[in-house]
Amino acid sequence: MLLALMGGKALTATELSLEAGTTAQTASSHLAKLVSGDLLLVRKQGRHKYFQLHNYEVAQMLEGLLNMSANKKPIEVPTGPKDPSLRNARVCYDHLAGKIGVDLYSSLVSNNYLYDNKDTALLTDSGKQLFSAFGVNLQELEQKKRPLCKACLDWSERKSHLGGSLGKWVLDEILSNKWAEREPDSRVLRFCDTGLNQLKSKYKMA
Amino acid sequence: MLLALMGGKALTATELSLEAGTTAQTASSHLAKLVSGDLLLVRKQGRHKYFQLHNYEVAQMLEGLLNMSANKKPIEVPTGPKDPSLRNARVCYDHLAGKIGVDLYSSLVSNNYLYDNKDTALLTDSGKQLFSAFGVNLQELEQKKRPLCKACLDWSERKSHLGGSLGKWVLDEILSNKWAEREPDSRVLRFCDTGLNQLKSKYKMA
DNA sequence: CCGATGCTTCGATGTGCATCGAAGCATAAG
DNA sequence: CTTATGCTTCGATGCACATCGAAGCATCGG
Repeated sequence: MLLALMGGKALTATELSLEAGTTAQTASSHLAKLVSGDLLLVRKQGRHKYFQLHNYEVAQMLEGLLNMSANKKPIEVPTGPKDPSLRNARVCYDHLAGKIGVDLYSSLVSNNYLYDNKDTALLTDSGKQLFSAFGVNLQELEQKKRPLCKACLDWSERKSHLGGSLGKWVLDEILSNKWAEREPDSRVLRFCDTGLNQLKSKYKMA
Repeated sequence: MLLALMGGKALTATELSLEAGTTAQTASSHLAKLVSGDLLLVRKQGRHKYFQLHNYEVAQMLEGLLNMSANKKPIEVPTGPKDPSLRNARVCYDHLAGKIGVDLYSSLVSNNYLYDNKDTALLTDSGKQLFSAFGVNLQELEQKKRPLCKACLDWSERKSHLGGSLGKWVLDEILSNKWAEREPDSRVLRFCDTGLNQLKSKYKMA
């Protein structure tokens, strides 16, 4: 299971139990031990529990163990839907998900606009400046019950994308600018070329 | 036991069993497994068996594991005699042992005069040049049954010092030059200051 | 509200494995 | 030679722990 998590993705308990070739009960007890031993951390999302390696040290330790053992390759676990367009960009409730959403999130983090702490996400000072300059009324959003930023675990990518009221604002902007449009009866978001470029330049995505 | 071996010293099975707090039998079975799993390697020396970590990868792997565990410090196992002069320099059969012997050996290796392969030691080409220039008749020594060079595990330091006929030659030279003299009824070698300096400069010891 | 899904807790079962006593073998020391 | 030391093999014992069925709880979807 740890091997499967070496891919960097967060996986559910059931996925991990299948990977390990055991029942869900067995996997559950092992995962509980791994969590209590601070090797893994959990993100509970609805009825799912997503597990991921606790930090870089754990990965490093496993790396060392893998070096010793015979089969050296980490395992790639296929996740999410097969439909490529659904994997690429889609709506998660009211915010952007899929590969593009994850890319956006990691850009915000690497450009120091967003502080990522696994479960939570916080706007940095320069992040607040950025979105204020975009015309976002941060004070108004912060007064609501709903958190401004949320690290939401992406279904297909298994990494964080941006949720919360700010995530909603981003998606609203994408739709109102016609950078992308929703497919009817589907969660798929279809970006047009110019729209995608606009998004990328606006958020300094690689 | 692995933790105890992280100090870099080679330890005997009994020492390791004491360290682990088990009987000799238990330790023996564990050590056999560790050896067959290529985590450790053994050097049999008389009735003793000296164990040490197999290579750098193992140490790295353990390092990673230690990072995770609570007590982070490798253990120092006291070895050999308490008498400081005995630890510093002594005779091992007919060659130099103790701290100075180990230092000499590692100098030869780091200056590329000697090729160290854990159990065995071989003179490199430049090593052959060096000792030939010192007046050693290598061809004569190589014809004897006894190996020219031997990596002999040091009792107190638990690292290699130089044995074999070349090791004997080195000690003979030390004694004939009066760089050191043997204490009566003891294996202690007592170097004089100038003698030690001569030795160090001759073999480019740090 | 109901069924389905995801996960956990409880309890029982079996086995793998560490542990050690006793005996055996090799080497060293006297 | 004999005795002591270091290590291993064999065999018996017992515990720890993985495993899974069954039941329970929470969440989702209709």
